[in-house]
Amino acid sequence: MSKASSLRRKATYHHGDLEGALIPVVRRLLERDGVGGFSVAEACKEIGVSTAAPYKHFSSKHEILGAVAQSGFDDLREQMIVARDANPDDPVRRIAEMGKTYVSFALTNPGTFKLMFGSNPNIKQYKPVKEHGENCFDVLISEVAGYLGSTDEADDSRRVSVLLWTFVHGAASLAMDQDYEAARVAVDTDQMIDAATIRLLEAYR
Amino acid sequence: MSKASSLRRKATYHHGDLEGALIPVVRRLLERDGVGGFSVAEACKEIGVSTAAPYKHFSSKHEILGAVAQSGFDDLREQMIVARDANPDDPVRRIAEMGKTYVSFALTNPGTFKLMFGSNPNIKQYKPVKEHGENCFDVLISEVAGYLGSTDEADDSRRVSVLLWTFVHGAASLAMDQDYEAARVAVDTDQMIDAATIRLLEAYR
DNA sequence: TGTACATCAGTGAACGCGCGTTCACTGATGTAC
DNA sequence: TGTACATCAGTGAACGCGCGTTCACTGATGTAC
Repeated sequence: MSKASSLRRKATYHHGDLEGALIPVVRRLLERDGVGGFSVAEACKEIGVSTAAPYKHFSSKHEILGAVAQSGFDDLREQMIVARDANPDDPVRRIAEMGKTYVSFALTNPGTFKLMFGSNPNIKQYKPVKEHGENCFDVLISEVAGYLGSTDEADDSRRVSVLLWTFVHGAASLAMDQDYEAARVAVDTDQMIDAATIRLLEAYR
Repeated sequence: MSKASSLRRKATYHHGDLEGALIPVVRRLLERDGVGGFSVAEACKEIGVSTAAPYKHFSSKHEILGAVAQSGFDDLREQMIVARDANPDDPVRRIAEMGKTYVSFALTNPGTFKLMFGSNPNIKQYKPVKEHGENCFDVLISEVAGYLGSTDEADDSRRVSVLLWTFVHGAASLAMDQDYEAARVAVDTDQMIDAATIRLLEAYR
């Protein structure tokens, strides 16, 4: 039986692909209730499965969230690559667009984003999660190294990448949590990222 | 009876200053367990008071956390002012030192910091909390306005302040949650803040 | 100075609730023969 | 092709737990007279 039809089929004893179904449902609940408000029981109710069922696939709630964070990093990386490739000519622009995409991902998936980058629960203790996070960062490094004319492994590439990441991560966090209200000005993060990218790229030149 | 002696006195029916004692205890628990892991009951046990006692002073857990966030903003503001005043001569340095203090506050009080700037629970719905947050930002604006030779209310001052805030907030968040590990370079946030401050201050000149 | 009383800040027991996880179980599936 | 059986992915009831909040209450305090 195909995966699609097994998902469509209801009223069967076996779910068919609970592991695969769980991740998007958890993502949705994370967006609705936040990491703190998420419960395994709620996810099970949504899927229509007993609360014990997930433990056939994951050893703990913690591990479920690890898998979800991993899927988040995959999505983020994919979106960054799409943004990068949409701007073939201007290298600064390519980097800036990746930053805007990062912020846009955070605003669209704040619950998942906080899980991915927060430390409660500490999901990075799982090696695969850590690796998927590093893969995201590597997309940025490559681009910066290309711009600087150095290699991915050069410390300069890494340091400039860290500067840029720091800025866009700050923008994502502050925008996500409505903290910019304290500034009492209109904040245009896209425009800020353009301005900051140009200036920070010079830092270790 | 003086406040100090009433705090020292044990085995009394009335605590004496539960409201005042609660905030630092909650701060400490927030650092130990994070916002999500904090419970009113735990704070009461620490203080040696029944779990119902705080409800004589606050209407809900939410409101307790509001008061705690407020005290966090007060501390942060004070520390920023100290950092600023320690560097009377160089205006760029003054601004950079405030940024370093911001990061240092976050690393020393990550639980409180996340409460202050996070949106779960949404503490900014309380006007006084919001105001104390704005007061923090105003310390930065004043300094930036001075540097730019404009007024506190000028949009340029606010926009440049927002750029700087964005950077240091990103540094605070990523350092706090060990996210910089993904970069696989040594990250020196103080040095980064020096570099970024110089360059971002130029942005709207 | 002494007493009556209102007010206040506590108590401790209880409430209803939802949680993560375990358990013995069972129905469905795929495979060996 | 049909049957026996091992394996797997579910069930549903239960566990112990800690939570925020309410309640009727009571001891301590300060004040009016």
